[in-house]
Amino acid sequence: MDAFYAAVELLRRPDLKGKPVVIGGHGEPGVERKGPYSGRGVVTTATYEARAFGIHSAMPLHKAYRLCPQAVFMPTDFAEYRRVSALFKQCMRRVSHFMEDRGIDEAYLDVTDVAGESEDLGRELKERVFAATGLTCSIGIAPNKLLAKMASELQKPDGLTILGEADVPSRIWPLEVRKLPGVGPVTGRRLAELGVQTIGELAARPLAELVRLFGASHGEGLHHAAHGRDEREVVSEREPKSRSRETTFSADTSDWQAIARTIAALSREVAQDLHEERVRGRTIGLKLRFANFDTITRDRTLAQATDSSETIRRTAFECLSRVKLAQSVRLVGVRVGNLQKIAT
DNA sequence: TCTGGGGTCCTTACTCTA
DNA sequence: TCTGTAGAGTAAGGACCC
Repeated sequence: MDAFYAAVELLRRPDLKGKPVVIGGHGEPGVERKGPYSGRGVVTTATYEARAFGIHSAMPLHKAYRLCPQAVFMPTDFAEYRRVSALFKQCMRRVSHFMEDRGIDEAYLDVTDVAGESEDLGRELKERVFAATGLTCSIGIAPNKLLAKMASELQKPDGLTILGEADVPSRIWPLEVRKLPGVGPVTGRRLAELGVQTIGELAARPLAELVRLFGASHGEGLHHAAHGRDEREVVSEREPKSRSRETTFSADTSDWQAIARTIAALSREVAQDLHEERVRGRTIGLKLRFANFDTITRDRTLAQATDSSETIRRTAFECLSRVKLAQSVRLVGVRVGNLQKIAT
């Protein structure tokens, strides 16, 4: 979906169309924020008009405000995004049941066995999504998931791009290596140090060299990806592995009571999520981020899976007791992993 | 000067057991 | 009894993605 959160907000505020709009942080759903942004949130989505000012996702909101004070700032409203997300995924499942959910605003569809020209399927799907949601999307059609995703990025917004293996040298190789899924800031920096700027330059490196530098798994992955090769299946059913809740304090705190209260509240929220999904977990984890952004985790695996907020809280406190609180705390999180379905 | 929240997967280290 | 080794499970951290 194109600039998904911002696009959803514009549906209920059509008067904002054409203006720079920045989504992020907490607040009353659907209500813009007046004045400078004082919270600790980051930008989740910005409209193309806001991006023209240099605003991009993951940027602190107050920095976005400095760059463009006249922008409209709206809080995130995940309940609403999830509702619209379900609508476009419904459209996709009508084309094929082999749909792999990849988060709130994208998904893969295996149309190998669907009759008809894929370009027609793509066009039809875009029309159906627009009819159901009023929103545009960008579709990539290719022989594997990696190329389909990259194809969908080639033309945005409202694009439809078909990419074959033969197009890789002309259309993929000139791109910056950071455009390759799986190459993040760290790998991107390391590749730059090796003089690799484009995907084509990465593809030209021998497999053995990449394996030596990045290890067998990552090295092979980079090599295959740079050549547009990807054997991963479209996975339509996936069991959750973990559930977590975390929160950043509005100001760093050393107040043990405040930290304890927050851990208790997060434990209740996670337990609630587990109940709703009818799962229990055996591994309880605590996450702490300190004022200097150092982040640590402590885990504890129980003999039996649990969904009890009391057990989760008690185990999280046990994890907390193993940490020396030498500086003030910025964030706490509670996680339950090792999930298993409750037998019915 | 700052850096959210919810996930997955991978690597490495360590411990226990056979 | 000592030493080596392999595998499973656990723990911690890190990279990456939406």
